[in-house]
Amino acid sequence: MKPELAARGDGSLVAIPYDGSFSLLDTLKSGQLFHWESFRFGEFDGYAGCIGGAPPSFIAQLESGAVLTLKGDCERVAGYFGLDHRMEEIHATFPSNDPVLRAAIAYCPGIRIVRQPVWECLATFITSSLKQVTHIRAISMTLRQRYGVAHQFGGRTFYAYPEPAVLAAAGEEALRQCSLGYRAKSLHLAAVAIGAGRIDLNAIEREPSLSRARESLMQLHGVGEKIANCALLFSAGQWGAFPIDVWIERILREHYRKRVKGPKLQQWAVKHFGVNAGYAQQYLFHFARKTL
DNA sequence: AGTCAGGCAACGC
DNA sequence: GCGTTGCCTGAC
Repeated sequence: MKPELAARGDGSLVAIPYDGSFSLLDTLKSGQLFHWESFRFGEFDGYAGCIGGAPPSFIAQLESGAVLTLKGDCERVAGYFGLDHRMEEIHATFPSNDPVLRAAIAYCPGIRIVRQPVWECLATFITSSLKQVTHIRAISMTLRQRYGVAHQFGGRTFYAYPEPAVLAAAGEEALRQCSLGYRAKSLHLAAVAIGAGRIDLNAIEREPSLSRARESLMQLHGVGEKIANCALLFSAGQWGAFPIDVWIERILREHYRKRVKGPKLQQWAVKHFGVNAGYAQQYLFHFARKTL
């Protein structure tokens, strides 16, 4: 038993059961998560990172497909990576006569919609505006290292995403020093509003109505349709949310002959792809990035 | 050197 | 309602 793992059970790994197809690598690369780091645990190569304020979690996937995690983390990790999703039921809600979506699923069948803590998801996507993945990752890591709670794990240090009150106290200028540019203002204002309880993320997470939840988030400066939809899809279980970025717009234009934009395009997508449109979006997004 | 990237808000019509 | 423009920053 490794001493640093003593806080969580006996430090041994267990397999998380799941249905259908799951690819840890595709899910980590899918643009939903930006802070997981390669990590070797005993004989297993996997990834480690913080989920909310909890001590770092470890996850690995064997060639057999089996997913391993620390015994005490099983439930948290399974929920986070969507391993409890019933994929057959989700796929059954997709349009049956859509060859593009079919091809996208065949291309990366193992992608899951993750379920992150709402604040770190929202905050990360606020900082993602007009940025590339590598830079989003760099910003996330800087914010974590400067303002997040540090945890020792396996001889390394991992950082939780900083709480709203901490970023609010840091101030806009300090956030700007994390390469945030004009996004510093948005992140700071969001941290202030949420820290002060003016925006209640717990209530938004529980809100059953997608449009009401989205309206609430869009009150925040710097949060438009796209970022609100990302936050709700990747952290609140709102699988009907359909974020439209340049890649999705591209694939809808080139493969579905849709030339409209904005809310019209979104309405069409939700009608076409159904109640789990956001899940379809994730397959299409990955497909578009690789093939367009 | 200039352009562009996984958006948004503010402004003009 | 629509379309246009500025915005921080780093990568190419």
